[in-house]
Amino acid sequence: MPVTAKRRADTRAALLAAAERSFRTKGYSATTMADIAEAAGVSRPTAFRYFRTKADLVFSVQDEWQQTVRDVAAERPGTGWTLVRRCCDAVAEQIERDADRVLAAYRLSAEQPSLTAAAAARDRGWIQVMAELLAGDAADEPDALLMGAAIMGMINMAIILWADAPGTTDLRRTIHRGLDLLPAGPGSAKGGATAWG
Amino acid sequence: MPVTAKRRADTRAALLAAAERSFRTKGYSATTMADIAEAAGVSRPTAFRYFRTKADLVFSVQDEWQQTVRDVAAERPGTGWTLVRRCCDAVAEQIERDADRVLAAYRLSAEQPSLTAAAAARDRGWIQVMAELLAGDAADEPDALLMGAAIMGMINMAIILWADAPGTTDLRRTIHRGLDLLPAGPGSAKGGATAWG
DNA sequence: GATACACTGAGACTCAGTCTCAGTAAGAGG
DNA sequence: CCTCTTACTGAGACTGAGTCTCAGTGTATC
Repeated sequence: MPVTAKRRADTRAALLAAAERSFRTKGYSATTMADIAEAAGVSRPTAFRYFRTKADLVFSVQDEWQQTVRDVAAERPGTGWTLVRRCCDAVAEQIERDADRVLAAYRLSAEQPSLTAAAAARDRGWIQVMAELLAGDAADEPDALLMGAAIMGMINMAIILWADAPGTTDLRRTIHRGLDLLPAGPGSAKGGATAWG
Repeated sequence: MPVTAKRRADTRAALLAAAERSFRTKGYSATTMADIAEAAGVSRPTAFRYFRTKADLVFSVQDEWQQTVRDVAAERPGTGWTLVRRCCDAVAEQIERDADRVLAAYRLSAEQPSLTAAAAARDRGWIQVMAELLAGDAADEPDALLMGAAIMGMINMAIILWADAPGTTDLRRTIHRGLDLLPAGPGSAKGGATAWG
């Protein structure tokens, strides 16, 4: 690993650590980017070079989820509900393993409207991912997008429910329940058959 | 109508009109609240008293939708998918009637990430509304919230698709199609029967 | 060892959003 | 018709997010 790349990685990690610490102790809105930058030993503009917005410091966890989905999807190519389920499982597992960070992020976003907004802004990308898992090359068809959006809405709510009742709610089971409420299999779509079985 | 109330309504309308005009001609980010306030003949702080954020000026259309849903829901009490469909119809009709304003709002939010976020921040409220339409008093049950969130995700996507292809896409039909993809009726839920039929 | 390049700090700037304070006009009551 | 309360407003200052420019410094390349 080249020196520059390593230093970049270190700086990024330092910013994340400083942010997490300060958000936890002082709260999100009371923490300024200047605070975080100083604690991480960089200048304020540099902090913005690493994280475009303050909210990105909270939701950087999600970056790893996208990678997980890509890995699972690449592992055994194919499309449809089965693939969606497998990816949901993988991400849910990852979330529960990393529960502390994720919980902190979602607690923050519950009390901070601007963070709710920022979290949702990432969904457009996730919807596309879901539509591709479902329909493959046909991901841009209205049906796939409609269903992808529905799935993402459901998953977000599952995470919220899980974050609201930590310890008592099983995230993976909640997501499965949600997928069951949706027509997560062949033969249950009434308005017209789809090829996602 | 008392004088005060009328003046408030006038000021609100003036702010909306000024904002719409300026967003259209100068663009969203190039328009400052000071511009809007000046054009509407009020001070900047007063503009913020009427609209808590700049984004609220864009999405104020949705306020009327909530009222429509409340009206339809009150008209004939009851719950379940039928009610959801009726409310969706009413709102879709209202949206298509008011197409210009809605299209402008969604075009803006497509090109402005911060607006995407703001739009999504309103969804939390809409999910609650949907869950109540579906399940009535049981709206806080996980099942209702999961499905409410799925419906809202789907509807948002339907609006996006409609806004992307104006004239060629029928919003009401797209939403119906989305509801059909979801188990919009009794007997199609696989993971367990619900009382929303 | 010289050169091109990427990253950085410093500092100024714009604008959203909040707050305080004082002025003013509407509405209630005599 | 006059007073008093109440609600709305303008003025102006303030904080902090996010952007930009510029110059300096350290790495990678030849």
